[in-house]
Amino acid sequence: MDEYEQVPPPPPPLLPPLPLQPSYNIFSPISLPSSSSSSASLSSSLLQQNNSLPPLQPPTSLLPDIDWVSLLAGGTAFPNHRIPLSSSDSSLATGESRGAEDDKEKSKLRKGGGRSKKVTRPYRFAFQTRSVDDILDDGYRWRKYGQKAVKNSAYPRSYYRCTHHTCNVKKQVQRLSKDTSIVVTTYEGIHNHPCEKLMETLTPLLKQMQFLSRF
DNA sequence: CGCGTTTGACCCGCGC
DNA sequence: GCGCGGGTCAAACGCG
Repeated sequence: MDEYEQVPPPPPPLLPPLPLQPSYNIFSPISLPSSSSSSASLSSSLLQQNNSLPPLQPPTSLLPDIDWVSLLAGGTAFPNHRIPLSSSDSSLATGESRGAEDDKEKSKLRKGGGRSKKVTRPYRFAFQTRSVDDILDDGYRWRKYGQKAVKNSAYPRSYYRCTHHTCNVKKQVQRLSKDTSIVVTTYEGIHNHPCEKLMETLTPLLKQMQFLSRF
């Protein structure tokens, strides 16, 4: 198989950071260009979009249009912000389009990174936050696997992967050089497991609600 | 000791 | 074909 087939739509985009910590503010999700041919163009387009943003307002809104029911059910939190990626996106494969077998195959074939085949990324989802911290607590556990200097930026881009064994979700975190208070986070792939931290947070509340609802 | 981070090397796609 | 930039690997290291 030389290429992955076009991923049929539905799997929802990634869950955005949940408001577990009030130390950051979330802006509107960024629509990623579906026709971008490389992640480099993605990055530059992100920056361009940031450049065209209106002056940052004192952030008042948090998560836009969150479907919490779907979110808790493992679905999307942003039903209106699905961003399918085209098959012309030639860089790494993530999410459901790449499995453990492919990882093994790739590790056999080569040492180090890079992409071996044309693949389709099911979804990529980016948004900006204003935060002093680069790492947002979105309820999932991430392991950093790389960091690269970004051209025309004083700040490096960090690469993270979900630590869940069967989950191939990745995210990139980069601080804007033009406005160092803004962090751009790009998620790739779809979590195939529940958000442990979210469940930890909500379980006591749900139990309490159930208890109170009996009266 | 397990888990996460750091960091240099490697690989790939793309533009020229 | 070559160089560049981006993405990934994996050994070494740090920390609790």
